[in-house]
Amino acid sequence: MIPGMAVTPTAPGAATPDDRALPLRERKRLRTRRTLAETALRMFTEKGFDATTLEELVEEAEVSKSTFFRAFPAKEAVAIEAETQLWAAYVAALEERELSGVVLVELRDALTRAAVALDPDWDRRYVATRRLILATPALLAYVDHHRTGVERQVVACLTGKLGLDDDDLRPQVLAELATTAWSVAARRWVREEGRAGREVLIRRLHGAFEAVPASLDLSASQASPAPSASLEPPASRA
Amino acid sequence: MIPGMAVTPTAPGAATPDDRALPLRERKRLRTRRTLAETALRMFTEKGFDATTLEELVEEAEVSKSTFFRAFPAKEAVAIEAETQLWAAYVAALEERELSGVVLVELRDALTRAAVALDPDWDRRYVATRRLILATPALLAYVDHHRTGVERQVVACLTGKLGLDDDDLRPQVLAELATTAWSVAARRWVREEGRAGREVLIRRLHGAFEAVPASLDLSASQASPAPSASLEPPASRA
DNA sequence: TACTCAAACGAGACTGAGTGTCATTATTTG
DNA sequence: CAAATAATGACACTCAGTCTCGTTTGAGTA
Repeated sequence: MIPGMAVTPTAPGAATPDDRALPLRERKRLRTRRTLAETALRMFTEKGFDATTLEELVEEAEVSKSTFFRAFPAKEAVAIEAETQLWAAYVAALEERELSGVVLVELRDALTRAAVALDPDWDRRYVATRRLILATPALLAYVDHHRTGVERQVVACLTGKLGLDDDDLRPQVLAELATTAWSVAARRWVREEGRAGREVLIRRLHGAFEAVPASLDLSASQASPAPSASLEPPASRA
Repeated sequence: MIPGMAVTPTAPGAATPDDRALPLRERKRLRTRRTLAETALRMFTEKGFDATTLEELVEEAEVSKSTFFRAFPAKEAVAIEAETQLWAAYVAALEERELSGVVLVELRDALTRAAVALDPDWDRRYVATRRLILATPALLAYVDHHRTGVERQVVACLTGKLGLDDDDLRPQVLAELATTAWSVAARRWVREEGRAGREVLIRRLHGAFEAVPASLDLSASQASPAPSASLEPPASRA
């Protein structure tokens, strides 16, 4: 590939850099995986997730059903590759670093690092994926489960690194706050078609994280007026 | 049908009061539902969820597959009836009351009211259900999704009642904190076979809610020493 | 280059969940 | 008691996901 012509020449998924370093087998594996994910995203978007059978998909991608299930555990999984990549990077970013200071900030930064490290094409795929998910109950269920799985990993990581008790609810709460902050930030970003660049997404993410502490103090009387994280709680924390 | 020989005395699952007020059709519907849930919980516990086919289940419960799917949307659903009942009661308890004061407290109280209102047999079924869930990946995924659905309803309810913006992350955060508090409280309770009564469960629940605000301040240095969090106040508790 | 071993692949049979149709039966209502 | 209505059971069908097995293909070695 000539470094100058960065854009994909419209071939179904085969137009990726394919890290030359890896053994040939691995490269093929990855290419098959990418082709499947790309084909799936296109077909599901065009025809709908339910209306597209697995058989149609594997025929279009020119692999067998067996191969599909060696690459993905379920039909749903191939549709949410972009999600999967993000959260895998998040968990990896968290695990590879030592913890110091406020944990919620650590989570925010791990998520930030994960987001900036994703390949340039990720933006487009993520937006399309989110759209698809919102229109497809089966995918909604699948991402719910996937998200919970990520949170479990984060909890395990935190519990381990901090030497906490298994019944401690704090890592659980923090893990959920982090994913929720992402959800809220990403929702608006996706709504704007991701026209705004990834920096905007990350800025929104940080904004969401800052708004989290104020959530606890939401009460019925002063409800709508205070959407920003301005006021500090009366007697909340030690 | 001889009117004299009333309802099956010791038939599997028919031994419930059957609110006399309801129209006959509704009573039958409910009885079928209960029978299915009870039979399912027993068979799944004995043979395993995956190893029990739907056909075996409906044969044992003496209904057709059609009837099953009119009562439950999926095989998974019949296994988690106890969960479903709890969360339905929770949402109902929240919706039927006006909000005043700190929302997190409102959620805690709605959950408390829901828990105390459940039928006496619920304890046993819930414990068995949780055990089954933990041993069954498919059910784990299903409850994850179910829980998220409940949170969505809570968010919608709060957003509506408080007149909040759709992008406000606060109701989302609060909804998740509530379900998390329950999860943590219930986990230990279930581990002890629910030998302790429901009051204990509720006391644990309140303890978990109280520990939530401190979660935000968890940091790497003062990590393990200060678990004012999950461990409930030793012996003395109001 | 040839040869071997292991891993990935394709083909196809098979299981079981979930859906749709329709005739039959049970409950409600007038 | 009769007509309208709703639930039921039987059955055929689709399709995701699993399993088996024979074939291909890349990796390591002589």
